[in-house]
Amino acid sequence: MSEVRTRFAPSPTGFMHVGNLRTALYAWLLARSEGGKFILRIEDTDQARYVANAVEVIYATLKSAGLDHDEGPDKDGGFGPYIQSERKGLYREYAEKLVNSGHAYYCFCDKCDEESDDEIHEASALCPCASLDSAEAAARVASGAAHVIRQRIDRSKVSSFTDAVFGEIQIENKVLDDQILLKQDNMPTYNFANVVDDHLMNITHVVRGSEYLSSTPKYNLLYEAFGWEIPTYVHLPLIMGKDAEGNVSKLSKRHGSVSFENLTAEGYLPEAIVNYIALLGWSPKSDREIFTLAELAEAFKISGLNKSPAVFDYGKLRWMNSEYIKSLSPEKFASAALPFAGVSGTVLESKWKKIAALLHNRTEIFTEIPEKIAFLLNQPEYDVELFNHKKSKSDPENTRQDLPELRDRLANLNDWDAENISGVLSGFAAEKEIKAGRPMWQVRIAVSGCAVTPGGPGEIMEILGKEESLKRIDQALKKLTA
RNA sequence: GUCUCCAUCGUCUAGAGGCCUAGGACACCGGGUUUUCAUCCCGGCAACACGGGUUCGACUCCCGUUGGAGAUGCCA
Repeated sequence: MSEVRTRFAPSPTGFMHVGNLRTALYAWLLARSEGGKFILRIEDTDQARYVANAVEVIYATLKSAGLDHDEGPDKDGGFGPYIQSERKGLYREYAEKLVNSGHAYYCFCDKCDEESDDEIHEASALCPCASLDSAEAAARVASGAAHVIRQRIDRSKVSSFTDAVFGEIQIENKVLDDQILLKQDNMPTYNFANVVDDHLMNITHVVRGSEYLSSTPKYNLLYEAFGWEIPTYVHLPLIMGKDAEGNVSKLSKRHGSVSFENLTAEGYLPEAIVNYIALLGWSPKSDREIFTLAELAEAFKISGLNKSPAVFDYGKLRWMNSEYIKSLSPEKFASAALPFAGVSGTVLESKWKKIAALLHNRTEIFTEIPEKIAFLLNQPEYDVELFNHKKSKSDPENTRQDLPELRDRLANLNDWDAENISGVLSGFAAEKEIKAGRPMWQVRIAVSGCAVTPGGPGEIMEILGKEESLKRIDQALKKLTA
């Protein structure tokens, strides 16, 4: 058995859709789990869609996802070039072979225009050019007539193939169109370039989304026309999105962030994204959910692939992200979260390590950090009603009574740290024979103005500093006596 | 419209005829721990789309219905 070779063949669009990334992941996983090779090929046959730096985005994404390739534009493995626009001449050559063998023909029809779609489709399947005299057609091409090359499909037959995931699939050729192989601009269509390149690059397993399932017979007809061996197909279930109305369709922008870049910019960790999408359509057949890439490669099996579409669940991604965040070391968390915190250039910058420690297991995604710590920079407006807290028996009235003494005791505290501050508060409670929670709540509201804060009053005041803390308590007192 | 595929909790899934009074996870709801919140722990809610077969026995096999998705581009 020859070596397994899989490929990831993205089109340089400037962003990496998570569905695409998952395809890359499975192709990579398959190659790695079999000790094979993973090839990166850039499919830039659509010149109208050219986007600057798009290839860089692909490299960057693959790198941060941890999917290393063995061959690619930047890593020659002897099957290059790995960028389709650089292979342009090849496709025409192969397409003409097909014309000569009768498996394809020149077509001189006008380009379809979008408006009259339906009629044109009919026409393309029964293109009159299919029956043109071949010598005459060749002459027209030689004279420079604009043309495309279409695949000639024997519509009397039935095609069948076996997919590694979906099993046996049968399609009658009569529903297949004479698809275009080579465009008027001399560039191949995706379908054609794919077949040629996959063969030339010795790809053994074609891993792609199941949206290609019904066009696969066209590919196979091409392989057969060339006399090439058909690769193993591994069609993947689609990734769906659910909209506000509950309608499910292919995951797209309307469902939320769908590109790897957007997701990481939103504060999701690459590892969490990869782990999450690995489980969207594939199961390790165990209850385990957290996997490193290496562990995934070890556990991966085609038989674990699912057939039915999977809905992308941002909530679960969030949870997975929080799991990854919690597993970060305190230092790692602090440095990874810093860019999202918005503390640079503020008084909080020097205290970031302490703040980060409080944030660590309260963070699901990094983007929620700024709002969690906003009160540290500016005391928010709050209602005195906030001093009400049933469990600790705190209310505005007893707060107004307790706060002055609490303030004095805090003012007299020399070593201003969380532990000592808490000591003052609980000492006060002990003396007065009240619940410790009461002064804790009273003071926390006074200095934060928030019912929910990362950390308790001790930690908050340590970060705020003595001066600012006392100032906020004074303001609270003013509020309460007003 | 036509073709293809799919069908277990709201979501991701386990289940390859008896192990299923269907397991796990997210979400949700309770309870405990905690100075708030969170973490953590414990518990709960919740599904085999429907109808026929096959079989001693069907979530698992077959057929149909219904529902959903995808394809039908000189996009990939």
